[in-house]
Amino acid sequence: MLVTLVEDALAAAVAAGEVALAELPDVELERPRDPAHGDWATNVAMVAAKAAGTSPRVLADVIAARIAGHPDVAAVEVAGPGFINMRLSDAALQRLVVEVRAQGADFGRSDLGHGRRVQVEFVSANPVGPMHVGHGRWAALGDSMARVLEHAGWRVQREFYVNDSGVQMDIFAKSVAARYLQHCGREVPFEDEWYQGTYIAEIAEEICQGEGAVWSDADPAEREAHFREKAYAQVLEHLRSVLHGMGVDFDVWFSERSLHAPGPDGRSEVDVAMDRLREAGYIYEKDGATWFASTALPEYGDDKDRVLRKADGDLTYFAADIAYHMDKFARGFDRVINIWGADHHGYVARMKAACAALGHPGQLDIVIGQLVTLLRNGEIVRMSKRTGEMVTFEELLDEVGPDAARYFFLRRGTDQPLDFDIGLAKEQSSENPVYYVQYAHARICSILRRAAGLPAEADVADAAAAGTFVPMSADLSLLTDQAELTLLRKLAEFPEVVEMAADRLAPHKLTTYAEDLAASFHQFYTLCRVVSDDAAVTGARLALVDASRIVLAGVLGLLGVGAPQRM
RNA sequence: GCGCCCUUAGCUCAGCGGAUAGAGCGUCCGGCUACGAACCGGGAGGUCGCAGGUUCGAAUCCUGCAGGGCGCACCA
Repeated sequence: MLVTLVEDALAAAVAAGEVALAELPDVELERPRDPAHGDWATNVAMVAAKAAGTSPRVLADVIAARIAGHPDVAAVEVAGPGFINMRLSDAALQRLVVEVRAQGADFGRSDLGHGRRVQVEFVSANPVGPMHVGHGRWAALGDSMARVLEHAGWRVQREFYVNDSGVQMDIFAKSVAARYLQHCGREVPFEDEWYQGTYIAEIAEEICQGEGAVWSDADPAEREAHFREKAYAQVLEHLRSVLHGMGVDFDVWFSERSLHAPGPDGRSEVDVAMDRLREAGYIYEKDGATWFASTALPEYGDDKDRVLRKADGDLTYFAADIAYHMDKFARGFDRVINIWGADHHGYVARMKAACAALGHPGQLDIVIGQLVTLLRNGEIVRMSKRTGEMVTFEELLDEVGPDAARYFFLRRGTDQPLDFDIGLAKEQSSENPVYYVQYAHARICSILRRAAGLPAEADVADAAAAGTFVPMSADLSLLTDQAELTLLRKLAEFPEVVEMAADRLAPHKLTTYAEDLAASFHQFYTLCRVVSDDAAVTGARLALVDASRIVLAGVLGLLGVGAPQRM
């Protein structure tokens, strides 16, 4: 609204002949870092001064003169090299309380996505063992990203790609079968390259308990096949339950095998995908292998062509991946987002090139998350699924809890490597920023409970939704204290923060905001007595407190972190 | 050797074209006879890795260099 206000002012000045401009520039507003510079500032005058044949300051004065006097604007001033600084009127800020409380959990929603469909694929850990700590980061990131995109008007699907075919499944099966035989008292060798983790033996033991030793004399191939499926199902269920335990649930668990399975016409999706690429002219044969001409799409930057079918006739993982992405787009998504660890960044170029070759240029976004280094008391914990020396994500969740884990993972940008010190996370759990934010929410609920005379175990959110306390009719013009206005300004930022987080696929913007908002609330609380003898002021402040509760719960919800009403 | 990412306070990190660069932790000094002190206020602490360039203006964009992480298979 302020944007159009500035645009109109400039247009009016041009129409009145005060400014000579053939073309009106785009007006952009920004929030000055220094609050002394107002709530909003625009640099149009500096941008357009040259074209207008005047100085930035003069142009700024002309525009400012036409903005002054608008009811939502309390002050306009020209500053520095030609910034136009605007301060919102108290009335404009106070209105926000009504808006937030009327919209409730919908406050901050936008239509950025226009209802388009987006798929977010993340975690996709191999179903041959427990997740490592990095998977926890992708889980938190992907789920929060999905929540943010939903809030920004996208229709989102969460997907987990299950790599349930290929060599690692064979090794997995052999490993479990061998442990099973050992458990049954047989002397069998255990190869170095098999999975060494103790969980393998645990799975074997569990199968033994369920089915006894009947498989110990079975045909080795049959035994392996049986154990592969049995153990695979168990691991997959385990992954699902650990993820569910941190509030991450997938809509689709997509099996890689389905890509290789022949369809009604006898052809698999991989076959079909390769046909599509061949028809489009991106496939050739060389040295007995089948290649994808990745370098024929130089705009994606892959430096060499890629083998899809090896000389020995086997398909590469990349071939399955292409079929997988073809399948995604066939399911009607306008946009597909993959979250990959930095150790896979070398695949980005070829995957994007392949999607373009399939006829979906620019519809694939790949978010590369830098890796998590796990430390224990300052010492690096090496993680290897093969040797089994690892701290699993599940163990981490048990130690620090889902809220702190999620918050910690989301607190920094995805292109920032993350050091996670288990000892520190445990020790500092009471000073973890997540508690700072949650405490603000609990404190709010406590105030509201007390003001409304609700029992300690009452659900404040439900009571507020039912409208049984904190009437909407408060006289908000009484909110004039600096701390109150600062808190109002912070509440007003929420929709912008959501949009930016969605636009940049950067949920960590929300943690920064959540801490700012909590700080503004705590300051307000310290300086302004909420429940007092003055009924009118009490009413206005309770309304502000309730609006703060809604927004705080909103950010925490987008982060997937709980908003406790008491701690 | 090539490619991607990173380098901001003692530590961990925000800021990603704007005006005096911020937060948390740590450190020093203060604040509960009222709604939750898991809180609040204040101090100390920075040539934004280095060098050029682009422009009204650069921590932010471009180039080069240095340091660190991760990749560079007819592996999965």
